[in-house]
Amino acid sequence: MIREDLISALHRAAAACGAAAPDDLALDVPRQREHGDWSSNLAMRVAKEAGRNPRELATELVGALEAMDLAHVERIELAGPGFINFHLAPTWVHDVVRDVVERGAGYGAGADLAGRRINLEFVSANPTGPLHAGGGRWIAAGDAIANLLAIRGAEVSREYYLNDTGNQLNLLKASLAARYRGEPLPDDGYVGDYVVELARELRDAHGGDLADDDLCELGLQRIIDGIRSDLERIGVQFDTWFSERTLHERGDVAAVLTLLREGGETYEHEGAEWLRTEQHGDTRDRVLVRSDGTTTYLCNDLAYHRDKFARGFTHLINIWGSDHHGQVKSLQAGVEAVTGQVDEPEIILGQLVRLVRGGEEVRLSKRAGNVVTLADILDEVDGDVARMTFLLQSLDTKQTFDLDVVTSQAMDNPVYYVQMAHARIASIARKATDAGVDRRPIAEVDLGPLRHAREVETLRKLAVFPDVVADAAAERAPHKIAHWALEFSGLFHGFYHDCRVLGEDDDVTQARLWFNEACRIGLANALAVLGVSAPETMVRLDDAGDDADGDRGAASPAPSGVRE
RNA sequence: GCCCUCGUAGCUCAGGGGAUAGAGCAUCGGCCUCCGGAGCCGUGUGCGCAGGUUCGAAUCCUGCCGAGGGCGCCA
Repeated sequence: MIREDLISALHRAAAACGAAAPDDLALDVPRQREHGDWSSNLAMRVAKEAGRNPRELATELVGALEAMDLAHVERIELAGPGFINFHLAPTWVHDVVRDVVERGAGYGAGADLAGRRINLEFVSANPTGPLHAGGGRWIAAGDAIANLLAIRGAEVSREYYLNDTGNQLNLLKASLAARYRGEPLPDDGYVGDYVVELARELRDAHGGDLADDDLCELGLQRIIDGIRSDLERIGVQFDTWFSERTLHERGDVAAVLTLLREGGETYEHEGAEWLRTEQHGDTRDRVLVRSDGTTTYLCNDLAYHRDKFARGFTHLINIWGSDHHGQVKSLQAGVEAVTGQVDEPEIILGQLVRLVRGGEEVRLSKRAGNVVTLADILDEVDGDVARMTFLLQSLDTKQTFDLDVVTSQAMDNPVYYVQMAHARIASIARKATDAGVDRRPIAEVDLGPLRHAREVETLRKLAVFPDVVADAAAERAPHKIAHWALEFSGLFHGFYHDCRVLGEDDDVTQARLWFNEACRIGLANALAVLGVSAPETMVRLDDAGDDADGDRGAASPAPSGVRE
């Protein structure tokens, strides 16, 4: 591919000029088209340490590059303070088509994470109630990040940690028992309607004589089933559901305590047992065993993370809401004390979702009826819409999830813009087949006719997809894929508007059929990373009302507006 | 008080050392004998403020202002 060729050429040119090019040599697509197809700041990067004037060095580099007679390169210019700009013949994008088609579903894949066994823990909401709407962000992001890591070669395991013991669960038990027996809720009890409903369901199914423990177990199971159901609806499959109880039952918690005590990492103070986390970078020491003898969340979590390493993972990643950022140092310090592993687990912090309905923020009030669950959202929009909405924004930005916009105006949702592009691509291929126009083997097809500005621009964007994937994976930033998909779809819609595939001269049709196929691959791969379906057809807006259950096939996302 | 994250167009957000800062929505105005108009094209006095580092800062550093979050033997 052209990018690798140019980078390689730059390295050779640098060597020829007596300068060493850095490993992370920048080769970018300039914002201004006049600045060429690709641009490098190599001269400016190395001028200082080489003791050279940037423009002078760049002149020399350009000379060396010109002497290489590089494929597709029409002109190399020195510009501005020392940029080296490559102007390519439009033919370079033809190689992009061939490359994409050849790689197929593997286009965008890489091996930079090969050999890594990564455990990605996300969601992990306490099983004391249904998943909150805001939790959808962690679900969508976690699944997409897992896909990103996998596509770059890592072996990724998605894990859900069930905190099925401890204070929160006791509180659930007390709350459930109170509702079940019609007694007043305990202080700080769970006031949500779901507890009332749960109590009623359990009474209906098992009568009114359940003991508190049984009540709690049955309720817990129902809540977990509900969480699983929500995750299924949004299309996320976890590899492992890890129960905190097993840590206690197997003696893992006791074992980690013994380990730490033997290592001299703990001490007694005011009746509690503390871990010297400050020695490992925390702001202060933390309690492992309370004065009542119970272990803290941190203590249990250390046993948990020790277990993850014991299962053979080489790297651990947790996705947390930013409201937990205060625990990052403590956990990492503790894990270092337990395992010796530094900077583990990696914590991806995401800003919380701000829910807005009717122009007003839906506060996470403890008052019943004010909690918006993920299931509520999925009742109104399909999983693709929810996912795309969550994924469009950087995890660093607190997200405003406007329920009115996402639900009642679902037609404007960017996900349909992207899916429509994919459906159009599929439609063109279908029409070609119906018309008896067969796509000849790409090796026999001259892609020369692909020189329309729409085609070239679309292929330029397609060409950077692997770079975007690599960057998104390294940054744990799935929104970059969402934005690429959006931009790419826009370019394809532009092509579709201005260019026709069928009904043109045969050589044009053949070239464009392959262009179309390359676009399909790129878009499908991007959607696969996002976990959003790539439909062959869309349900027509004007058909949706009276024929929502038509024969369009399961792949067709039903516009949410169909439902009242 | 200390710590973390974030302040970019009317709104929601990209861009996070490179050359003239972008998109969607909204506004206003164009485009349908056409592979599906859920489309295309045009329309923009914006990087919170002040210093600093650099050949170059929206981007990195410091301070201030503003928003959110965190500072438990809760999770």
